[in-house]
Amino acid sequence: MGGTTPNPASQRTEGFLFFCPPFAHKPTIPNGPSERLSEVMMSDNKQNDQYDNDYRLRHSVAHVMAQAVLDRFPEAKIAIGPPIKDGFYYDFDLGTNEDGSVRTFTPADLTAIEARMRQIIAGRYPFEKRVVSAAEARAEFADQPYKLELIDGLAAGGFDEYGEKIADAAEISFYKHDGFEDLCRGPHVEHTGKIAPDAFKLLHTAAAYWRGDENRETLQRIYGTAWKNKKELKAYLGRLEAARQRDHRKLGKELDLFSTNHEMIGGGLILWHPKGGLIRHLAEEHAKKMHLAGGYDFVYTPHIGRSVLWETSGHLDFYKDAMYAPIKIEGQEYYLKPMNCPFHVHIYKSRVRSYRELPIRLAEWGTVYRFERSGTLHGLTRVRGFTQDDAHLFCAPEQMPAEIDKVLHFSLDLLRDFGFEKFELFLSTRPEKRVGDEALWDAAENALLEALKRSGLSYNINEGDGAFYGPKIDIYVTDALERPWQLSTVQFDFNLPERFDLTFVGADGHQHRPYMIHRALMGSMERFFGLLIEHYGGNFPVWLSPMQVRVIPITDEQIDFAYEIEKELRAAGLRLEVDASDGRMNAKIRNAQMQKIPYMLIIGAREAEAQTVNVRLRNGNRLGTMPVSEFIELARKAIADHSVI
RNA sequence: GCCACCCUAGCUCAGCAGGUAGAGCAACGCAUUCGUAAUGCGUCGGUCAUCGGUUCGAGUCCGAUGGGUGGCUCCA
Repeated sequence: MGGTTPNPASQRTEGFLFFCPPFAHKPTIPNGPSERLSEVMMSDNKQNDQYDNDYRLRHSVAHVMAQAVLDRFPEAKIAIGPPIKDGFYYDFDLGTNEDGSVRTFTPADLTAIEARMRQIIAGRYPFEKRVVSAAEARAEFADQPYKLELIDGLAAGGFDEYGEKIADAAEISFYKHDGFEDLCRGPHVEHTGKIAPDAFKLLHTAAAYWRGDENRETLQRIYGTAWKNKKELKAYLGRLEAARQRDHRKLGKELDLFSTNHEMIGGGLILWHPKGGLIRHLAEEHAKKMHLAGGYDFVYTPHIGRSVLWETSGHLDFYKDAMYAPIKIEGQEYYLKPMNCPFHVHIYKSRVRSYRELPIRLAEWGTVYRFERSGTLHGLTRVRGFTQDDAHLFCAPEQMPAEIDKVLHFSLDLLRDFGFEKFELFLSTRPEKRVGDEALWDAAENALLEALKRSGLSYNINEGDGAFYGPKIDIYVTDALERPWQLSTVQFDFNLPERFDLTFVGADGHQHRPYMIHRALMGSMERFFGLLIEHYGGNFPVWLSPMQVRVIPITDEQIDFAYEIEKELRAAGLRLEVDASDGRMNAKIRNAQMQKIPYMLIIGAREAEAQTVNVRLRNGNRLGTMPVSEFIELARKAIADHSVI
């Protein structure tokens, strides 16, 4: 999966651009070929052969699949069928059944379609391109309404329906193989025989809206994956399985970390169990220490606020759909907070501010609630109630570059402390619709860009992808399975200081408007926890492991010694427990290992005699026998280093 | 919310063609005291998600509801 990057544009769909850290961004887990080919790949890596080959292959398989579908469902209307990361899909309108219900694919259909595809592949039919006029194209697809709509879009001048120019696609072309011809930009493989019959697989079906618009027709989508050869397909399916094995929902249950209860509590609301709670506590403790050292002040704000607050902030104008209905108290309406910023703004506003006290950095582990459609909820990563490591920076304009620098480094340092090494940064610049004058945008974009350059890390620029209230930098981390997760966001805000009329008194004695920056680094604690679980596969680094050591006496004879060790280790600050059950040693080891406890201290007669412990790691390695003091040193070092073992 | 699939003991799952519920693990009890991933035996535990329908009879078939899982703005 090298060279892939998430597409920050997908954030647009989240509906949380309004002063919002990207808590809700779904991890692009390779559990389906649903990830789009990133814009970076599309634009920058055109010469990349691997990319090009994958594109041709998957696009070609999509055509073959469409043909197979039409063979089985001659009445089907075909929509679009692009290659995507790791695979492809194709959307179809199968019409309705006799009873008027929407016709859909069954698992049996998929099997039959796959079989038919192999026949087509065996035919070694060449893919032939021809360029046609719009009129010809319309005649050709007279009974394909979706294609006609696409042709209309192309005929309008090579622009798509968003008014964006389609790259090198002024002409209308068809690609034909065997009896199937599709409106298509290409390119394709030379002939269907180039597709390895044992290296593709139809994975699942889904409903999708025509052009992603839920007001338009519902289409039936088939997702598939396709690779150069069987080996690569197997490797891909293996990656899917590996991802399933470390799914945070599975591990959350197995390790007793958290749960949800839709019936009694509600979807997207997380119950942190003691072990998960401890991990969160440790993570927060560490981050909070860093914040204090980094010049942040902690504040606490309420969960609800009067409607006038949200009217002033603009949330009720721009964000109401994601907010819970108001609570009426004494004739006043109060809203559950979807963000912390208006409260922090009011702390700033609570008295006159002088340039001498800037920058002011207000931080809060603020719990917010946002409405998410039920179908989009997912474990810890897509929830309705979550806690952000939120902060708002208020500074004088001339302080801004240094603040951006600082917050960027702060974020990277923090994330490195949690074991993340690979980052990708994205700068999103001014969109068409925006507030704030051009000078502000110039200064802010420039400050962000300069900070990115100084960071020495690679970054991408998404022109026009900023929020209407300011540009931003997003940081993605790459986890152990090379999957990108959007975590940190640093966002300029030209809007709230205006709306709340924020000021400070400058050295000149006059009132000035401060700059305001929103930032969340871990994003939401829930989502971050989900990432930690998956990144480590439950094998948390020692400093974060809820249980660090399990002492395993081989027989009852060693239990007293085990408790002596427990006392000593506890005094040294380690979290541990003695397994004094009457199971056999092998069973005790197995239990400890399944709980992913980093250290097992096996003590039998020999160890008790010599006052030593025999150290086994959760990965099966044995460190041998050592005095307790030596083990304590070893464990302390692992904790201080934040190492995994 | 939309589409598909799924919902059987705390967990993971059997239950293939409708005849009235099973296993392993966990928990609990008893025995066992054992050198690096499961000691043995026993006990407890389920109105088969809920409601309705078909049937002499429904975990099994049909429908509705609730919940879960995978997808749902990738542009020909």
